[in-house]
Amino acid sequence: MNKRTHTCGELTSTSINEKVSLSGWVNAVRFHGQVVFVDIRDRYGKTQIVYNQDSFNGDFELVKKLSMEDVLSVTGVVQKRDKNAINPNIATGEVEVIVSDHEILNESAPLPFMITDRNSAEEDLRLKYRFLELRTNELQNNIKVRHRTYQAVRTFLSNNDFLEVETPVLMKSTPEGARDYLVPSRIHNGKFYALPQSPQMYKQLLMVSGFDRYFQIVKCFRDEDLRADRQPEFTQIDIEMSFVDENDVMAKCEELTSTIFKEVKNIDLVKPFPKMTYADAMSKYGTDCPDLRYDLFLNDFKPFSDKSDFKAFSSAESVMGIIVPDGAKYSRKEIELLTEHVKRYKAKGLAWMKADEGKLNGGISKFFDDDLQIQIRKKFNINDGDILFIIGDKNKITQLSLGSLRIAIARKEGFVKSTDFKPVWITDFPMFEYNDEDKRYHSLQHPFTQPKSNDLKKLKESPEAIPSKQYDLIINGYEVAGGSVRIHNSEQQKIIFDILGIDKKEAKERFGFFIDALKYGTPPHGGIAFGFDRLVMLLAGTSNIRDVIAFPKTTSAMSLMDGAPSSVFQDQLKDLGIQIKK
RNA sequence: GGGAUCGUAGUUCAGUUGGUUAGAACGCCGGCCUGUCAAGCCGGAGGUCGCGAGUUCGAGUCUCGUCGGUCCCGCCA
Repeated sequence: MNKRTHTCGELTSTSINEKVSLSGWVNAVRFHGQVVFVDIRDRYGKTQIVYNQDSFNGDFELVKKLSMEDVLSVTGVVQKRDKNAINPNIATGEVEVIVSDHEILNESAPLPFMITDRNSAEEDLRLKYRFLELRTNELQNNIKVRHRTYQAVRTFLSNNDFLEVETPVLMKSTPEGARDYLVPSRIHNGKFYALPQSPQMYKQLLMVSGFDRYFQIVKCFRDEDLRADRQPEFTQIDIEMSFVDENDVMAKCEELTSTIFKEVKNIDLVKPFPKMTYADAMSKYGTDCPDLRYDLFLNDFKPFSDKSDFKAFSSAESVMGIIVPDGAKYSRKEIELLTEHVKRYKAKGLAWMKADEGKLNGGISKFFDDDLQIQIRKKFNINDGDILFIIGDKNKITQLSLGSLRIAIARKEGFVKSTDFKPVWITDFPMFEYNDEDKRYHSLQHPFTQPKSNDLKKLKESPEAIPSKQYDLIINGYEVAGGSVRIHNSEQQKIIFDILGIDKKEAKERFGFFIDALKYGTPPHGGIAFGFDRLVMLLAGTSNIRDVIAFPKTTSAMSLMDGAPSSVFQDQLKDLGIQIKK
């Protein structure tokens, strides 16, 4: 094999007449009898190489057998292309290499799909041959973006005195929160490790140990169902800081996020990032992950529906509406589709009225008299040609369904510019949320989050009313990071477990070592975790998390390439003391 | 756990109210061709219609089940 002198993206007219060697994959072959053009590709680019029967020293008959994705090593002389033969689409398009000698390092079997076109096969096939799909331009670029993001993160944090520390992957199961992936112990039959949902307790313990500023780019595991932006194993940028309050952490993370966007995409994010309370996000956007790229808001419609003759809304806990500019053009069928959309969120229906000639027409407009219509139009600044969508239900359903409708309409109307990035901090989350199913309170983030109030009595009496020191970073509607100031007092920590309905014995068994550690001089501390894959998704301009992970899993958590998960040998199970129930 | 949707040559797809031998393009194989860059022209091979039942004289087409992909709800401290 001739060692390459250049990569396939490197040669320009400055190398003319030089003898060079290139190695790479056959990206395309064009046969013309006595002359054969081959595009040879590696991760740096493509170069046209030319086999001419007169100047090629090898067996020309074998050249005719070249096919897609064969691996070649070629040696030849760089030649300037004729003016009319220049290819402006590739960086090396002004030159070509006239091959004198070559070696076929490896022939490729016929391909299951075309490397030049990622859309030439369905996703299941591409996942089975992921190693081939990773050769496509798009995925090569995404992996490079991911790499640059790692480097930007490590450089920034290291320059800011953060220490990178690894934490265990085999840890104790703490069944608060997501379902754990469990690993059976061979040495202790019947006992299990859990894979970390996040290194939460470890990083807090590192603060107790005095490391002051910690970070880790770390794999986390949650055995829950998947989504387009969710994988069962995913990567976090895990961060923790001592002697800080919420604003310190948020400020540092703004710097980090801005640095990443600048380094990776050369985009300047507007600083400081705006802040919004959880309550405002829910009432204005119907979600705690608002996409700020378009102005389409939820409005309180209850005062108007109460004055109308439309009885379906009179008993609704909340009635809200959104106004879509130029939405009056929507056909019955389009409205029907949007109705289907909101029904997924348990909304009973989607009421509407169209604005025309100073009035409101169609839908439920007949229940609103002229005077009321004028008030509505004035209050919400409705113009002719707009449509008003209204939902009345329990507050949570109204917000959730209209919040989702907002997104659906923005997509439909193309309100979103893909080059726009709008970060926002969401703050003042409630500490707890009551769960009707298991009749107890759940932490909105995790049970180590500090309440904003020190009023323990109030905390016990009305847990829902107390906000926490949690903060989430949302960019374009994606939750990119979430964190909080932690409890650093073991007594307060016990009270929180108590409110969560974890009894003392159970708390001691599950979290005893941790509560104990808080007694030995714990500095006030707080931190955050970035969803690294989602961040890279945004940077790479895709809405599919599989596009930024080298070897992802399907929505049923399988790896189609290697066939995981799979059965294991009886002996392996025996070692672990495990019997499979049929 | 639930809903929607998809599964037909190697690949992407078409396939009418259930009816003769399941088609096209790209790819693959063979041939021609000295300036292409989505090369072109000629010829050829290639099918368990995801799998399994059922209805029917007859199923790619209808029904049920099952496996797999995608998107969503629940879930994701």
